[in-house]
Amino acid sequence: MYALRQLATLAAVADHGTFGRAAVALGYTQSSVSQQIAVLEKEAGGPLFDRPGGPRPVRLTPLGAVVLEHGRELLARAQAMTDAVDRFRAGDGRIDIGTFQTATNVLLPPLIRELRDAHPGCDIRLFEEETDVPDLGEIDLMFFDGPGDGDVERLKVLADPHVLVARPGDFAPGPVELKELDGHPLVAHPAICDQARVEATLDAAGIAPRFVFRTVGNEALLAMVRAGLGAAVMPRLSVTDDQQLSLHPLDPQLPDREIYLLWQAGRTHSPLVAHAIEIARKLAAGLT
Amino acid sequence: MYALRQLATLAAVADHGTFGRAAVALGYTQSSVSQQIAVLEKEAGGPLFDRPGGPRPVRLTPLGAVVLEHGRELLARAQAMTDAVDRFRAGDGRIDIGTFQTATNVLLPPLIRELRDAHPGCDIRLFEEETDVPDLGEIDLMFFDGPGDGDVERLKVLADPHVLVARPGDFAPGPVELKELDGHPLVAHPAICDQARVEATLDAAGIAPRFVFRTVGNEALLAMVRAGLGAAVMPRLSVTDDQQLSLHPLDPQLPDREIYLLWQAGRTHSPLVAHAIEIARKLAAGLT
DNA sequence: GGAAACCATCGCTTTTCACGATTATATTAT
DNA sequence: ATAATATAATCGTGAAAAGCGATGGTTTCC
Repeated sequence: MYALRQLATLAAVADHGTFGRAAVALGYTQSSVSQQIAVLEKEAGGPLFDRPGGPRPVRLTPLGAVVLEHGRELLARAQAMTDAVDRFRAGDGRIDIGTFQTATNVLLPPLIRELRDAHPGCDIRLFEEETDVPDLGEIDLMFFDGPGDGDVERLKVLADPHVLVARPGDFAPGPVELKELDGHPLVAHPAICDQARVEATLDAAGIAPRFVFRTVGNEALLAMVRAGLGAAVMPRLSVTDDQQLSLHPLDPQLPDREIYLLWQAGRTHSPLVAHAIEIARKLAAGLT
Repeated sequence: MYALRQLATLAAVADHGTFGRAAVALGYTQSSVSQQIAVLEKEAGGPLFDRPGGPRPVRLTPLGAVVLEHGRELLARAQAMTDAVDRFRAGDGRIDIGTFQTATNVLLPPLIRELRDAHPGCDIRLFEEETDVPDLGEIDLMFFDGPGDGDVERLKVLADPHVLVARPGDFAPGPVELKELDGHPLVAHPAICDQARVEATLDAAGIAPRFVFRTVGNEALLAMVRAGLGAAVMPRLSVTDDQQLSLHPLDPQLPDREIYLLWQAGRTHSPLVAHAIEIARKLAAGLT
């Protein structure tokens, strides 16, 4: 197996013309250069330089030219490698973030903004999936509306209170008691993630609303409310305010929808990911 | 400077999942693999693998992925290099040959034929130059109509006798005495190379033909002879025979035009060049 | 013929490499 | 809980390689 150090010496000899000058350029002694070339020649199976003797410069043999050509290529790749490592350590590189609607709209913009400012060369990829089980397999960070489970570290980023969304006039202004929802027509998300927890809480309180429509889109739900299909219990940040809608706190309050940032425990992060977590931590502090 | 051996170990660990299995695959011990990875990690400035501990496989860190990606590239290039060296030693590669008209027509075809048969992958480049001074700077072998000079090794390939070319009837059939050419109109090559030697010989014998036309092309000269412009003294192999031409030996004979194969002395040859010289040697033996 | 500019080689020291044995750690089975 | 198991890290030792300085041998130039 060729050694890069020896190939660098070969290139230096080819550049400088003599073993001695190459040695000076590289900080070796002439004898070391002589031995390094000897090793290469043994490995290549023939002389790489013709040594005319006397004060004349050595000259590449055809075999030497072959080895040198490939050697330079190798050295360039090696340099590219150290450059890539340096860039990586400086924070460039890639970060993959899993996210979902509310996180995308509320949390990601300031996070990505700050991350890009600090690392202009970085490559941020977003993966938006509606899922009940967080999958951190190939993803660095993931926003999730729950603490997740398994071998995961977490950061609670946001606690989003649930509100009742209705048409103005359907309820008296101000808080609405939970039990008023018993039998009331509601539109809602499919019963996964946060919605599943909401319904479990209502169920535990013996309250059974009448779910008249389910869909995944926030805007679609709000449109249904405006159309009078029913009210909706939604996290505050999922609601884009509107004069055709009135928002009511619930009494008693439902548990907040908690948004966490999750990452696989025990995994070494790139500087980019580490920085993203720091930013998220700062962001979370500002939001609570 | 990264070492290829360690990068190969890195790749093996990534492939096999654990240090121990990589060690088995490469014929190292586990501790050696551990140390090699440690060296790489020191060089890269951070861990390349997460070690979950226990019987679980190690896992590349993002930094490790960067190093591995470039490392594999390097290893592939190194393999390409050893392959190239092997091909070279097997006789592939390039050979540059300097030549000229007669050599191209007479000597090169069998030479190249045999060379290509032996080394189908080789790259033969011809450089056709009319020159008085052989320049072997960047050329492996050179045909030249003289022994050359300087730091050169040579092989006499061919001795080509000079003949007088005239229109039938201009001279009596059979040998022509040199002195008959004194004052006779001749067409000839420019007075370089072999032609210079021919004229020097005539001059030494006190014979001064009348040169009525000079040009470099053999066919052009013969056409002039046919047209009755004059006779020509040419090497036999430069003449393509013809019923409109009659060839006469000269009396006394002029020194043969000698064609040599030249190469720079003390230069290590590629197997291809060495083989070409061998073939030429055999060829020369068959031609004399 | 001597000086100068080369490369090769030798003996020695330092560094690196590899190994085996041991230790530490985390999972899995009991 | 405890033992068994599978893993990586570490330590000490011996071997190999690398590097250095000195020396010797060539060739060219003056």
